[in-house]
Amino acid sequence: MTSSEAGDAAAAVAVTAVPTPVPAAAARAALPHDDAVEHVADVFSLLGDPARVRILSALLNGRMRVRDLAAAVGSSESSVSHALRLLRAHRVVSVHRHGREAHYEIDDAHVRALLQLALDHVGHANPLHPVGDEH
Amino acid sequence: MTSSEAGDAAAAVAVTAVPTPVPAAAARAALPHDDAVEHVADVFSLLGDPARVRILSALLNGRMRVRDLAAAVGSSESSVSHALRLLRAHRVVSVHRHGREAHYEIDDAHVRALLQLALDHVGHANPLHPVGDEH
DNA sequence: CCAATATGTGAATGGTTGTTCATATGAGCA
DNA sequence: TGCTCATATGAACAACCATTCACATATTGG
Repeated sequence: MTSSEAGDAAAAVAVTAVPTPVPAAAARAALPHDDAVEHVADVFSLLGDPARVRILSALLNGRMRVRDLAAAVGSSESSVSHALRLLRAHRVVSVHRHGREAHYEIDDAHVRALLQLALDHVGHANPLHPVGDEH
Repeated sequence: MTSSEAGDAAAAVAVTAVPTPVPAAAARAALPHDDAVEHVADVFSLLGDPARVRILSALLNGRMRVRDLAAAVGSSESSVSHALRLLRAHRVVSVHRHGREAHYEIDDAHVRALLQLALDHVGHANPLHPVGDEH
């Protein structure tokens, strides 16, 4: 029953269901607070780099050492270490030390959810327990 | 070296339930393809700017004119226009022309979902019909 | 047609960012 | 104790990016 487009032409300021542009004041009032905006953009920014997407995608399957992480994603160990430092500073990953090794894992459920949703959207072939391996 | 235990470790790649670091080869095989990674990072990158987050947050409530959008988010019209151009190039928003006005709206369900999920995570006060505290 | 309005765009710019190279720390091993 | 592996870090450099300013395009009203 959504075909009724007439009638509410006068009182259509409140709820938007018709092609009526939202006025500036209403949109401004509905905007998230600056803190929220800043934080959201910050998180998205962290996910906005292919190298970090690869690192976090690898970490979706479990904790990994820096060395293996670098080998898996095809970046230098230094580059990966820098990336992990950034992610750690933002509490996206956490590290557990075992001797001279450092095991990293994703420590932010929100980031994990966002990444998984995005990967789902593009139809990835990611998880470890999926269809039988090739060859 | 390192073949002392890494060799048979690959044979035990069945199910991960113990704090065993994921080996590099397994993680590499489970990585999304380069195209997917690039695209995902691209989308996140678009959402990684506070100005664009504000613009898209405003557009969550419905289509808007450039002018009102600028007023709502507190940026210059030129800046908003540049941002919309970028978002349009990536098919995130679409535009409908009405005379000299341009009505923009979100045209990417995936981006909308990602943004809404992120805003939910930070506890925004965004939607037009939100908290029932008022009435 | 002219003026005003609404939006689009190009160049310049100041700031940010990711990578590399070199080196440092620090734990295990012979 | 020295030596090597695993990771961390700092400086530097190039690439990218968002904003501003000035101007262009296009449409409506008088």
